Amino acid sequence: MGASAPVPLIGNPTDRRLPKQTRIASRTPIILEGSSYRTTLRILEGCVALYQELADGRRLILDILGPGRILGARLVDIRRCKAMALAPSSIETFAADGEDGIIADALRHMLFRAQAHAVLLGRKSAAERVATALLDLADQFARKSRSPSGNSRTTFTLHLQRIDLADWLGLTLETVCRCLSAFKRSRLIAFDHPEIITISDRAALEALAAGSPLAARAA
Amino acid sequence: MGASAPVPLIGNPTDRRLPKQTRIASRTPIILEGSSYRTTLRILEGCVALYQELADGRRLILDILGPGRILGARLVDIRRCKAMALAPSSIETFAADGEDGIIADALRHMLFRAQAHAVLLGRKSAAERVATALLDLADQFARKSRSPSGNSRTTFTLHLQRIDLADWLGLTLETVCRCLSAFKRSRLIAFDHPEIITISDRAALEALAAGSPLAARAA
DNA sequence: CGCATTTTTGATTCTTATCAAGACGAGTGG
DNA sequence: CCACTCGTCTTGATAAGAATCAAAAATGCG
Repeated sequence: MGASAPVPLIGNPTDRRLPKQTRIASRTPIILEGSSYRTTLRILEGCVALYQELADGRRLILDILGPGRILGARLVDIRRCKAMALAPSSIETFAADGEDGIIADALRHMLFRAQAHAVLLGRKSAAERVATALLDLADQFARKSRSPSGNSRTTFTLHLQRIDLADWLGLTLETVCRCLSAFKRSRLIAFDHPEIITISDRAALEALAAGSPLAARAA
Repeated sequence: MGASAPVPLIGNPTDRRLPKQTRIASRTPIILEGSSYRTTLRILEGCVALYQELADGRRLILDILGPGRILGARLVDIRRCKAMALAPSSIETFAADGEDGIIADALRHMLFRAQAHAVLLGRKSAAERVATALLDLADQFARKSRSPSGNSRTTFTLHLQRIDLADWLGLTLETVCRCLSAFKRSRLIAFDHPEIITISDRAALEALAAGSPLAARAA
């Protein structure tokens, strides 16, 4: 998973009118800053993190975007925000001219997610944050395969590394690790490989995410 | 500062086409939930908090809105958000029909603020959060009166109580108190009355808000 | 003037961060 | 093919920052 070469330029001055597809490697930064006002980008496959950094390097991931989500100068503060692919991704660039409705909807969606995330950051415990994150990622990235027994287990690829989860959730990677391990011990989730997560007890995870007390039973 | 009587209804079914002004007392909730999609509300005077609550009562104030800011179903998630006046306020209700541009700009402004606030909540220390908040509130609410000495001191009414600041910044009211007291001891700010704040050393406060180390010198 | 609310300060606890070390897995070169 | 290395993940020990608990001081209101 080595960070790959340079940076694919999005929305260069010579805007093309037709949609243009690009593939980007994992861990590649996506340049938003130079892009024109109209240039917009749609994620077709993969996973992209939108983030901001403080002067001293502290980082907060504002949102994790999966397929279907869009990004661009009309949607984020490109002076302050950066973006990076967290998985091999495929994106489409287009000039959002007449699409005010689409932009407005995406803007609203982004805002609602940002507000929910603010509640998470400001008022939820570490365990609640991690539980919430897992459910959100399952929604965005799970291929919903139910096991033969009819028992609904959701499995998904966690494109985020522990440090990414930490930077998204306002925690440290160690705390994220401990929460995931605790969930695993409590059989809320399961994983052998650290990036393939199965949600085994969605109801309990949802209760936890919503702020229920949580009976911590050690293994 | 007693919480006042009932709740002024905004955007009742019988929408009027003409802008309508309302005065609301301090600490009065503003009902967003029932309002129609088009009904929008502009703050003319005063101060309004937009917030969300968790099931167990934990509260996070998402934004503090001063004069000029707008609010409504097209701008916030009215299923989850509540609003409350924090000062005697005057608001104008109108049907935002043709005003897509205004709505989009307000939406973008709201999103940019939400994202900056997420960074604050996720990655800043208590002191940094309080410093950032004071600067933001000064921008929104200060009547910029420079003292005769040419020394630029900004004074403003802190419409928020300590608990409101805490709920905005993801802290407790005691921590907010301690930060304010520390700033006062360090002569970054001054106040005799807890709601009238003077910024005495804006540069230092800005440095702190941006994340500089801060030499804590006790009194 | 007295009561209720809000603010301030102090003592203590708790959660999470920090520091440190080892485990695991993937890729590389001998 | 195996030893080695690098990056990530996990776990443990300790420290720090903020929360909680508690009580007193201001402040505002009736």
